[in-house]
Amino acid sequence: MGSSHDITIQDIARRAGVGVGTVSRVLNDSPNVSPATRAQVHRVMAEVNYRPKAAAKTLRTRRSSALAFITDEIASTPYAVDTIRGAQDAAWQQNFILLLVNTNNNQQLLEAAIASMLDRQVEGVIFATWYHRMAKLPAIIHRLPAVLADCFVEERSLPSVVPDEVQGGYAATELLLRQGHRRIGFINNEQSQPAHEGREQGYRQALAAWDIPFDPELVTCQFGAAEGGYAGVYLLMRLPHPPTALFCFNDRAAMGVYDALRELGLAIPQDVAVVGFDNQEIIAAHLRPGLTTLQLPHYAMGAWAVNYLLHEAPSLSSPGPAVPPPQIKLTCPIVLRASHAWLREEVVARTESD
Amino acid sequence: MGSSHDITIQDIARRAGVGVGTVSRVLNDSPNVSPATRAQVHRVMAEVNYRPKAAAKTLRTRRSSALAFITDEIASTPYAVDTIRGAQDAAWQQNFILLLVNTNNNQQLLEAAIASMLDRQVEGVIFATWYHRMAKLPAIIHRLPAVLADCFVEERSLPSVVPDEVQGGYAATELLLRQGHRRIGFINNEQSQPAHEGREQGYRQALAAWDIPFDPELVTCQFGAAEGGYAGVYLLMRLPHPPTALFCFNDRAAMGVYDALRELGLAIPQDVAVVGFDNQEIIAAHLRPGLTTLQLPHYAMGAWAVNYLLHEAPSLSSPGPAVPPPQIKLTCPIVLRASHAWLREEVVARTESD
DNA sequence: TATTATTTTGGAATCGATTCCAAAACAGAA
DNA sequence: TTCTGTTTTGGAATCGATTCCAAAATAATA
Repeated sequence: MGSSHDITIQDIARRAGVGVGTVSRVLNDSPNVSPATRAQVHRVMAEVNYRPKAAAKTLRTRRSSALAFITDEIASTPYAVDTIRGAQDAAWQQNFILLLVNTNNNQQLLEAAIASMLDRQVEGVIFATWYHRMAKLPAIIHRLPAVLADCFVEERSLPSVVPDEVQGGYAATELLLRQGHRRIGFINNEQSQPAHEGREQGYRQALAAWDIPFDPELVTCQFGAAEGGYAGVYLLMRLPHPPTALFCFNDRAAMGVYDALRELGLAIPQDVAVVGFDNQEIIAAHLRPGLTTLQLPHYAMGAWAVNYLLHEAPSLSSPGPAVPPPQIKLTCPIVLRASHAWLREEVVARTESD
Repeated sequence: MGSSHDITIQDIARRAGVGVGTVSRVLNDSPNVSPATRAQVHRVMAEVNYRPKAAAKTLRTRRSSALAFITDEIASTPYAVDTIRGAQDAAWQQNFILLLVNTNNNQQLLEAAIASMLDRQVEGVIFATWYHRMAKLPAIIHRLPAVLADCFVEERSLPSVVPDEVQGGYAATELLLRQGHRRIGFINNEQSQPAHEGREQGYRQALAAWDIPFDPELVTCQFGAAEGGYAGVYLLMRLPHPPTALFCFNDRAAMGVYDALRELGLAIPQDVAVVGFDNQEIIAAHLRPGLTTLQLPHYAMGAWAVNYLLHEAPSLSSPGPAVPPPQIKLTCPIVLRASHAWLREEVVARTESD
C-alpha cells in the first residue's frame, strides 16, 4: 500500500512476469493480449493499486485528455455558470477534464492564457462569455481547435453556439397569442445586443404569423432592466389602447414590470399577462405570481461545445475539407409558471367550438 | 514560424550553440549562467517562439503547477461562483491553473475525481460546496494536500475556510441597534445549518452587548425562504409590541418580507427597517428600496484556499509538526443600501448629546 | 507432420524537459 | 608562472508512459 503513486508500469510488468508492452496494452484495452495475461495484469494492478501517470502518457502521445474553458468574466451572471456545468459534465463523461481560466476581460491575459493552455497541450478550447455577444479573440486561438459559447466572432471563422433569441421571442409571443391576447406590449432595452434584437424580431415574426399588424406604439426601448421595465409599464399602460400582455426582454425587466403594475392596481395575470426571458430562478420563481419565462440553453451550450470539440471539430493536423465552421443556435424552452395565464377559459372555449 | 510547438530544448541548444543543461538553466532562471549566454539563449527562444512543454516538465519534476477545484454542485447558487473566481485569480497569479470537476453530489464520482486528479499530479485540492455546511469526504482525499471552502469535516481533520456567520449576524444586528432600534425581529429558517445558527447567535450576542434582553417572541423560524419571510412578517408585526426592524436570515427571505410589509401598508425603512444576508445582487440591488445586507466572502474564501495550499499547507512529503489544520472564518462585510436607514436623525442627536 | 498464417510477447527507442556530475574556463593568490 | 577555488558549461541519465519491431508461441492449412 502506501504511496502507490510511485509504482510504474515497469513494476507491474515485473510483478506480473510480463513485458512493459503487454502492461501498456492491457492498460489501453488494446487487442492482442491473451485473456489469461490480461487478467493476470489486471490482478497485479489492482493489488498494488496502480494508477498510470498522466504526464508520461501526455508526453508520449501528445494528447492530454484536457480541454480549456476560458471565460472573460466568470461570475457576473449567475446562470452563465450552467455553461461550465454543461461542459464539465460532458467532458467528464468522456474522460476529459476542464482547465479553467478566467481572463477578467483582459486581452493580454487572454492571450497568455491561451498560450499557457497550448503548453499544457489541451486538445481544444472553449471560450465562453456571460451574455450573448460578439467577441474578439487573439490570432493565437487558431493554433488549436476552438469553439465559442454564447458568443461569436465577426468573421464567423470559429464555430459557435448561442441561444436562438429569435425563436425565443417567437415562442414567448406565440404563447401570449395562444392565450387570446391581441395587443401585446414588448418592453425592450435600448442597447443593441443580439439578445435584444433577436427577441424583438421573434416578437414581430410571431405577430406576422398570426396576421396581427405590428403596432410600433406597443414596443418601447427603455434604459436599464428593472428600471426600464418599471418605466415601460407607465408608458404602455397609459396608451389609449393599452396592451393586455407584456413581453419583457428579460426577467429583471419583468421585476420592474411587476412593481409598476402593482402600483397601478393591475393584477397579474388577470389584468395583464407577463412573460419574461432568461429564467433567472431567483427572480422568476420568487415573484408573485411566478414568472413565466424562457430558459437560456446554457447547460446545452456548454455540453454542445465540448461534444463538438471532441467529435466534430477538424483536428489541426488533418484539416479536412474547408467547410465554414458551424454557427449553432439552440432553442430556448418555455418555463411555464403563472404570469401568462390569461383568458385561458376563452381559449379553451374557442378551441372546443372549432 | 509555423507550429512552434514541436521545438524542443535540444533545438534551442543547438541553435544557440550551447548545451541543453544551459538552456534549462535559462528557462528556470537558475544561477550560474553567464549574462552573455543567457541573453543569447533568450534571443534564440524568442526567435523561434519556443514554449516548453508542461508534460515533460511535470514528468521529470513531479510537479504540475495545477490545483484541482472540486465542487459538489456547481451551479445551484449563483454567488458561489465567486469562490471559483477567487481561486482562479489567486492561482493564475502564481502560475498555477485550476482543474475543475463537478461531482453532482455523487460520492462515487467524487472519489473517482480525486483519483483522476492524483493521476494528473495536481499539487493540491480545493473542495467547495455551494452553501456553508458539513461535508463528508472519502479517505483518498488525505493522499494530497486538501482544503475545504464553505464547508468542513466533522473531525476538523482538514483545513477549512468558511464565512463567519456569527460575526455577520452580530454586524447586522449592531447596525440596526446603532440606528436606534431596540425591538429587532429575526426571521430565521427552520433548518439547522451553520448559517442559520451562526447568524442567530450573532444576533443574540449583539443584543447582549447592548444590554437588550433577548425576547424569544421576536425570533421566528419559518419554513422556506421567500415564503418564510412573508409568513414571518405576519407573525411578528401582529405582536403586541411589534419590532421596528427585521433581520432576515437571507436575502430571499427579505424578498418575502418586502412583499408582506407592502401588503400591510408598512414602508421600508420608515416604518420597518430590514437587513438581509448574502448580498444576492439580483435581489438585493433590485428590491425597492435597495436591501442592506451582508456579503458572503466567497471570493476571499477561494483565494484563501489557493494561497493556503500554495504557501502554508504542509507538503505530504515533509509533514512537519502535527498542528491541527486551521479552521478559518472570514468576515462578512456589510453592504449598505437603503433598507436599514431608520431613525438616523435620532441616533445622531443622541450621539451628540452624549 | 510440415508449413504457413496469426496471435501474443518482450524490450529497446522515444517523447521533452530537469538534474547531476565531471570537465572546462576563469579568477585570485602565492 | 603555478596552484587553488569558483563559475560556467556540456551531456548522459532520468522521469513513466507508448510504440514499434522482431521473436516466440499458437493456430490453421495442406
